[in-house]
Amino acid sequence: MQEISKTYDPNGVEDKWYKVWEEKGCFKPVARDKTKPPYVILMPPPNVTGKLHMGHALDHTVQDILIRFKRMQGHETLWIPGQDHAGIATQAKVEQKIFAEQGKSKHDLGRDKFLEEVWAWKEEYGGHILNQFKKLGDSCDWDYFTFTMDDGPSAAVKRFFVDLFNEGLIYQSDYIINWDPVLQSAISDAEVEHKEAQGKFYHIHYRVKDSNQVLEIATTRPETLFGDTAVAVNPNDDRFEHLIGKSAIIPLSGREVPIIADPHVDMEVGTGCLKVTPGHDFNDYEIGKRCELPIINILNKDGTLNDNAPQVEGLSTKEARKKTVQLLEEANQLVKVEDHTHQVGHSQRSGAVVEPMVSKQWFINTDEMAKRSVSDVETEAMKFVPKGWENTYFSYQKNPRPWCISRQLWWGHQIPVFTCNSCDHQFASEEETPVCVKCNHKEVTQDPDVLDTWFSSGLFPLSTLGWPNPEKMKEKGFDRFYPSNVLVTGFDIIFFWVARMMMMGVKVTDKVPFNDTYIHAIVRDKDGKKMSKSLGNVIDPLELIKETGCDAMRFTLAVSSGYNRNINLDPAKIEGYRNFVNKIWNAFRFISPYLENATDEAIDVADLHHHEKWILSELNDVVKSVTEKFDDYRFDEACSTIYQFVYEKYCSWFIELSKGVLNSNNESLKAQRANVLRYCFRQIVKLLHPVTPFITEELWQFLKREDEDLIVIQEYPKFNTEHVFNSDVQNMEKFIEIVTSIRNLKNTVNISPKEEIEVRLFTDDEGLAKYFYQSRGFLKELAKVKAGKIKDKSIERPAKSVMKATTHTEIFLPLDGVIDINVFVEKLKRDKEKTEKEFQKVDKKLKNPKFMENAPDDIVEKVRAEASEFEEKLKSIENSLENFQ
RNA sequence: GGGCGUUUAGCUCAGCUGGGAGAGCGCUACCCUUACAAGGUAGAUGUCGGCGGUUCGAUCCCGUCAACGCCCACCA
Repeated sequence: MQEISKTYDPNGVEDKWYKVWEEKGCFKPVARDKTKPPYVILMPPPNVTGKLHMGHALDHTVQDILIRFKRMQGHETLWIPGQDHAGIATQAKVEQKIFAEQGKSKHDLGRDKFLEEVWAWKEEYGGHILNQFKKLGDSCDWDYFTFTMDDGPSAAVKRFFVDLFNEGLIYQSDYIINWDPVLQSAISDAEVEHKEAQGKFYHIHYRVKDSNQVLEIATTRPETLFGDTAVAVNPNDDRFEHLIGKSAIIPLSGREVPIIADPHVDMEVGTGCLKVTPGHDFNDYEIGKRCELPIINILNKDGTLNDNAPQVEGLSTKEARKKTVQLLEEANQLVKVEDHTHQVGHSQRSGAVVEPMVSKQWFINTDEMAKRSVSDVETEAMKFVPKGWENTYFSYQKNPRPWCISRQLWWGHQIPVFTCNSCDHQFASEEETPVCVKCNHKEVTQDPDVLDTWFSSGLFPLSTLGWPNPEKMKEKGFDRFYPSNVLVTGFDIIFFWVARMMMMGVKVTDKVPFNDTYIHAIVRDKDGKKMSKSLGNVIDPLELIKETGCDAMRFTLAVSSGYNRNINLDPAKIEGYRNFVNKIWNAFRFISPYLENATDEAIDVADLHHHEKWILSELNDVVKSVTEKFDDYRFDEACSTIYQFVYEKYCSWFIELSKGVLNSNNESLKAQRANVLRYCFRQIVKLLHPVTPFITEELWQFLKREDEDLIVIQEYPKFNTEHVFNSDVQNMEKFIEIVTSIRNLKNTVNISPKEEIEVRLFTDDEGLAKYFYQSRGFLKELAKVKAGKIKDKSIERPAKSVMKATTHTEIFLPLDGVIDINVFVEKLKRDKEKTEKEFQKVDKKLKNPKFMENAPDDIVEKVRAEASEFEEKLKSIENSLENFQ
């Protein structure tokens, strides 16, 4: 056997195994256990502009754990990777590039040429993030890889659009939308971020026509007065009642507008008078609709003022605001200016201040789909984990608004709506160059706009499996793999993506697209701050992998993932788990020389040593628990269960206890011990594989039998009913307690741990006495004692000795050679005090008749047992103290 | 303004249906003991945010207050 290095070096190992797995087709859907249903996950497709960050690392670790776990359990598993064209983000990036390199705008190039550039860019850079995913160990089936602009998804987009268009659920309408003046496109409500801004409240005088009266109106956007088409007051406001029905004159423009009453107006806010600008304010638009007010658009597409605002035409809104205020002041119609903080909508994509604008756009009426998407969650056809997140989902889906799906961009799925050049008929078609369905005219013009990116990603669960092409669906196994089992993602796209997939998936198939949605935490820095370039606190997963290995990173992320919302990632923590990975490596280094002849995994339960029974029993519990925890998405508990077992049970006790056996001359005992060590280690490595795939595959090569293949496709450990040994576990717990107590005693009185001293055990439990007697050799070895004398409690106790009392047992170290008695006496006194307190606490319960009356029997019994234990312990301590008086 | 979440050891967090407070890291002491110093052994540390209630019994349930965080809605 080759030399094994002292520390585990992940470099080289990781890439090597990933390549082997991929080449051998380990990630392909294969059912090794035909009785089990397939297990499918759809990967949230990263943006084509994306770069791997810790969020991906977490998201993918979770998905890969589930996929590897289910694969090992024998399920036919499929993890589908994909990529999103990310309309706005990508277009912006390429626009910047072309401008930097060629000094040209997209308009200079024209639509076709520009799109060629985008495709070229996608080919060059689009794959970067996917290669980075391989570094994470993602065991997805790359043959299923789908890009949202591929032919498949494009066909899905067209089919869905045309069907809904023909049902009348997709319609074109003038409506007030959020306009991004930088991107010069509509954006959806959800793409608007509200940020607090320092603004001003401008109080302006509006004259009332044919009267000396003026109305004082407060606004934060005085430049919009050019778009005013009414002044509104509350119908119950006595102050202005007499003015309703009259006209007001807009300052600067001189236009006359009606003074109307509308309940939206809050009498308490501002002056109680509202200027109504239906073209550029969401609420005003609603008022405008109710009162049939005209709409005046005062903005150009780039956000500058148009000729409806002649005095400020061509200026940006910011400049126009300044100029308007100046003009009002000159006209003596500006009353006062106040400071005012308010929320201003910004475009999530460009950062520009969003301008509400009325514009002709395409919408989907989602009312019915949203209702169904709510009931599907209420009936748990789709379950959120943790459950609390369904509130976020409901908050959107219970108040659906029309989804604006058109974007004034070039990069994306062009809207499949055509207008006949001859008869003006408008129709939707899946064909690229349809003829007019009404008059058969060959020349038709396609709507130039493209669809919202989420339109195609919302269809991804369908399109990645071939829908709507029947042949492709068969080829990709649509019937077997739809719906998928779980969607793993962050909370930020519950509405953007989860809700859309739910609506679209159910609309097409009448089935939810996935059964669970596991919402994982957000990765932050160790102080809980968001990782950002400007704060300089970003941890780059690729660098982290290079420094500490992928397995350590994955373990850290997994052990931090349960039902929590945040993960505060501390480098010290990662280092700790790196050490754990190394610990496993070294455990193997120790056992490996003994394994050469331990080729057989069969273990005859009847012949087992009690230590072997103990470790097998503990391992069995771990297997059971870990399996359950993975199924519950409790990666934190699953991982720490394995961690505790490997560290505390297997390494600290079982390996330590085995050293003597392995160095002895008893060949049959040695062989059996090697078998058990090997068996357990094989189980450990399998248990860990979903979390730490690389090191486990590397170690597996030394552990596998000749007829066994890679660990990726080995069977996951299962609970073994033959490996339940409760009494051996209880005895071992006692043994550990005694050894620890002896070490503790030595430590307390400053006896070197190495120094072998005499020890006497007293117990009133016959079974324990027997067990200790059998274990005296191990006691000697692990506690470093000379002789272990075991006696009945009733007889002879050493007069002068240090003592520690545990349940049913007293341990004495005779005093000869002991250095510091006072320290020990102090400790005894502290023990006494503590034990007294504990005793009083339970004793009080027992003396409380109400407790005795109301508490369930098993609790009372437990408390009674505790009380007698404390009492016994107390007596021992007091006895011992007396010896020193 | 509406909603949600958090508050437990120095730090980061676990604690399932109420029944004697836990882990990791850090810290202290002693150890280079032949798998591992990325190690070993032992140890210390908590009015479980405040107040009130329900209960025989509350970290857990209810009410209330406080601090922090997030989301949504209002650009008058």
